[in-house]
Amino acid sequence: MSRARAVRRAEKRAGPRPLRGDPDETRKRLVLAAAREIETHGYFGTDTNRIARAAGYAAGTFYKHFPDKRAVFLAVFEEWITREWAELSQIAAAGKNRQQTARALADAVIEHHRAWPGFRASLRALVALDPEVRRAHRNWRRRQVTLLRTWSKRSDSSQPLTLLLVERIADALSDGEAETIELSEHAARAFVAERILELL
Amino acid sequence: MSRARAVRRAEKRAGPRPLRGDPDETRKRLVLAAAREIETHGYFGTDTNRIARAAGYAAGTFYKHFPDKRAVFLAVFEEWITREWAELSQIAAAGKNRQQTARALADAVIEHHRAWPGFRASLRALVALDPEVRRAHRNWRRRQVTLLRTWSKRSDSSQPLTLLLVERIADALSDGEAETIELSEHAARAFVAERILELL
Amino acid sequence: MSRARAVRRAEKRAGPRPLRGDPDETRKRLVLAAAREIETHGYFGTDTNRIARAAGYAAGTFYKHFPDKRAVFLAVFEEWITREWAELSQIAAAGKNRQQTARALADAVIEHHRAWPGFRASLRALVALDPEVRRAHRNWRRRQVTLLRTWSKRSDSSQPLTLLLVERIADALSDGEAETIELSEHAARAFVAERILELL
Amino acid sequence: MSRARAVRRAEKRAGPRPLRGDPDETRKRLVLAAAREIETHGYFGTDTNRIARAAGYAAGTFYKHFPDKRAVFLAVFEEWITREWAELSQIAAAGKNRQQTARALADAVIEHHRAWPGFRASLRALVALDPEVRRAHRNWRRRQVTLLRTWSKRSDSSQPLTLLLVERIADALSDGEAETIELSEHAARAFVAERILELL
DNA sequence: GATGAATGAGACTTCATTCAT
DNA sequence: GATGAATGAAGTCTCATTCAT
Repeated sequence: MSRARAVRRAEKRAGPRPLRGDPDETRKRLVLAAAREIETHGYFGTDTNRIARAAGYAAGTFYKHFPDKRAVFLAVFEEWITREWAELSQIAAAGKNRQQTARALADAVIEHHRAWPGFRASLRALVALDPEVRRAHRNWRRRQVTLLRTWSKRSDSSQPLTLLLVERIADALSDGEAETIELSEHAARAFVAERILELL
Repeated sequence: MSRARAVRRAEKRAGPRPLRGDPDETRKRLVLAAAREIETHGYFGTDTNRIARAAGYAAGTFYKHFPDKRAVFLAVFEEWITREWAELSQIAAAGKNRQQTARALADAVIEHHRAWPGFRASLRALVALDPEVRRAHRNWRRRQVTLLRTWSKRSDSSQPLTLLLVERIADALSDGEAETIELSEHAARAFVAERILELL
Repeated sequence: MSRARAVRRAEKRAGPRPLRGDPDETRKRLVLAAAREIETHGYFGTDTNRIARAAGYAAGTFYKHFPDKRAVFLAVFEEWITREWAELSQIAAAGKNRQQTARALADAVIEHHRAWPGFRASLRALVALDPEVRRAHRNWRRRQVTLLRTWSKRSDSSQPLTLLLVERIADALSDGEAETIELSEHAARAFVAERILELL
Repeated sequence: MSRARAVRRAEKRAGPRPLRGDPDETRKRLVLAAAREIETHGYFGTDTNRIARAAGYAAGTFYKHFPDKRAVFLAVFEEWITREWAELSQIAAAGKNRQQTARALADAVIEHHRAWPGFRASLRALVALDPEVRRAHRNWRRRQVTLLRTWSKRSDSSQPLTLLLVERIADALSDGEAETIELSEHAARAFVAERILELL
């Protein structure tokens, strides 16, 4: 059994030497490759072998860094949303007037979604389908609520509502749904900015 | 093992035989079974064999009535959304005052989503993942926009925006996301009713 | 995702028509093919695809009849041991004198093991490695003890001891270990027959 | 994740460093770790990386000392069986009366098996599955036969038979099979002692 | 002498779909 | 119209082993 396999393996011994290096670097490359693959082909449209290959590694390497396919997705999500909120926090802290800040935040959110429509679609799908992804997503929701509280003292329902609404509109703009229902870019942006303004 | 199988067969024979001969009846049973299966196990959690079996038919029968798995899903969607909008139209036409009508519409939408959280999750996933489902969904969006125009003359961005927002909140209420972000049932319903009121 | 796959599938539509028929027949063929594959290549030396192919079916057919690879193995075991004990019971009931019966039983056991050395080796391995297989094996042990009790009234430790010893010697004869330790065929058979004689 | 990894690393650094420089010492540690791992998780339940880690070394170190996984197993086997027979020889040479000696030998064999049921199970599996292990096992069988000849002049089939039978019963006691077939500890020990007595 | 990141073949399994009866 | 046994492509994941440092 292990016989035949060992023999076949030995025969193939030859080929280009492996990429070696810092595991953190490898992990980053895998996450990046996964983000690109998911963005282009969707979560269910790629497989872990392809992600590894796209990052320049062999299939098995993937599993040295992630327990399963879902785990890279979560890493991509983590990375994506962390970057988004870092940017938003920075804008919020920049000290422009409320009007300008709201507009800048709206633009940032929309751009961030627009750049990754494929990833966003997969995220929506997985939040609906996968309990683990849903859990991670909900955890971020809680963090977002907490963060929003640092922006203003308002503790009515505005903050959580805005969270959902702004994201919904940003997704609609980025995947063409807005266009379908004749919701203009302008009106959508105005709505988003207005909702955000209320929070500041 | 073949014994166990024989037993299972016998049990099935004991159950109510599906009507033979009326294709519409068969189709209806399949759609109903699919709706239940999808609601309980999700679109990717069932398979066409199981749907057929749940409806009381053999695997092959499914494909006499639907070209593929996606097709039943679309039929379930069609059924679900048709029922929803029939109900909404009825409420809108009932001639109560605007306030009451808005409240009734909000309640209806929310109940309709709440009764099918599993189906809604699958729908969101498939709209994100499957071009065909997305197309069907977009077609309904257009019809919804048209319908809304019959409710009021307003032709600003309110109508399409409301379409997205109301649905988003109804989904958040039905799948527990609202709770996660501490968005109260009351505030959510108020928001939905208010948005709808603007349309009337 | 299902897109690309569906397309690729459609392109291949062509080829020899499938074997159809009685599922019990199919199951039997699969068990037979599995027995042969395991005998020749060992349990870990084959895979379910190969077993299916060897039986004349496609890979997926295997899983219509067995939940996993272990399950065919258990079916083969069941079949093998049932046949063995049916034969032994028949000999025991044949009514020859004790001497002759013991000899015939010894011969039957030894032949039965000798015909399937590869299967026996896999069985020993799996009983050691796999809790499920061990469980099934132990259940048979209990049945064997019960059966032996119907042969004679003796209820000392002879019966269980003999069960183990006879099998051990039969295995040693069939896989060459007896030869290694210079245990002659003759002596081995004599020992087995003698132990069995005590039970009658 | 890279954080967790860093923590794990730090923990390891805190542990006792393996000696560097003495290859024999390293080898011994690896064999010992392998014995423990195999006993606990089975041969197929561990991997060489884990064995190395358990011994306090990196994955690659393993292959500086053993050509492959099977090789450590063989080393563990060698170690185990050498110790067993050293002990038996010592008892045999101790010069007690035959009765007492037989009893002591039986106890020693049974204890030796009982202490390593997991290893014994793996050994049985590998003797069945792996030609190389089978070869090594057979070599020991020959040595055992030779050794037994030094204990008594008898050169009939008793010696090789006893070798197989005693071991079989010891294994049945150690892995619970004896209990399953209602073979009492007492009867089993008596049988073993009696067979051994004949050899002295 | 030791490290440890990387390899890569392939086993196991699923399920949407077909078609002979 | 219904049956249901059969299909088969393809994705997920494992682990013994290597080799540049």
